Amino acid sequence: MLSNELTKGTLQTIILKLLAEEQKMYGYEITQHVKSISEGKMILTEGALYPTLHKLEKNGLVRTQQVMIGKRMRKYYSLTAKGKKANVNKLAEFQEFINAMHLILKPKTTTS
Amino acid sequence: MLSNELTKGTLQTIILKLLAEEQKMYGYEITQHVKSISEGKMILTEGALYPTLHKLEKNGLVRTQQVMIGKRMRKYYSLTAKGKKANVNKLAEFQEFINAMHLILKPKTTTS
DNA sequence: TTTGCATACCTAAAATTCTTAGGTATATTT
DNA sequence: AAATATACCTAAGAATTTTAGGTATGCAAA
Repeated sequence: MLSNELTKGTLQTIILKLLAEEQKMYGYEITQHVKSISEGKMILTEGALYPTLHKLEKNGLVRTQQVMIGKRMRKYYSLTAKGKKANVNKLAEFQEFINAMHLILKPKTTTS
Repeated sequence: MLSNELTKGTLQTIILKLLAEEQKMYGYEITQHVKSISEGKMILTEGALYPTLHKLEKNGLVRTQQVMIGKRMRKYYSLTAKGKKANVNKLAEFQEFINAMHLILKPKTTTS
C-alpha cells in the first residue's frame, strides 16, 4: 500500500479525473474505485476525501445531488464546466510534474 | 515553473538521489542543480530545503562537512549508509507511486 | 438474533510539509 | 556604488493529510 507522503497533492487531480470519466460518483464509491483500479496500492482516507470534496464544491468545481437509497443518503458529485477545465489543467500539470521528476531522478550515467 | 502542490513529499527523494549521484553537495548547489536539470521547471525554495536537510541529518541519513571558501562557509552534505538505503527505498516508492497514478489517471477507453 | 463487517456520511485535533517573508553576510558583476 | 549572486539560516502561516473518532443503515454469518 502506498501510504507515503508522495500522494500529497494528488487528491484533487484524482477526484476530478474520476468524475470526468464516470460522470457522477459518491464519496465512498470514489474510495473503493481508487483502491480497486490501483490494485490496492492507493488508499484514499475519508478524513482527506470528504473535506476535499467539500472544498471542490465550495470552489465551484463540482456540484452535488443527494439521493436516498432506502433510508441511507448518497451524495453524488459531478463536474461543473469549471471543474472540467480544472481537470484538463490538473492532468497537464501532473504530466509536467512527472516529466520534471523524470529529469531529476533518472540515472546520470545512462549507457542504455 | 512547477510551483504546484504536487511536489510536496518529493523533496527528500530528490535530495537523497542527488547526493547518491554527486557524492557531496551543499544546499545552495542543490537548488541550482535541480533548477538546471529540470530546465527551470522545478524550483526548490530555501525555506523548504534547509529544514529538510537538517531533518535528514538529525535522522542520520546524511552527514555534514563544513568548509570555508574564503570567508564564507559551505556546508557539504553526503549520504550515510542509512541514507543510501533510504535513497534506494525512496526511488522504489516513487516508482510505485507513478505506477499507481498511471493506473488511476490513464484514460478508461484506450483505443490505442 | 446478535455480532460483525460493509456501506455511507461526517468532523476535529494534530502532524507534516511547504510557502512566504524575512535576516545576515561575502563575492562578483554592472 | 549598486545590484545581483552566492550561501547560510529561521519563523509564522497556509495547506493538506493522518489519526481518531462519531453516527447510522444494510446484510451476512455464527
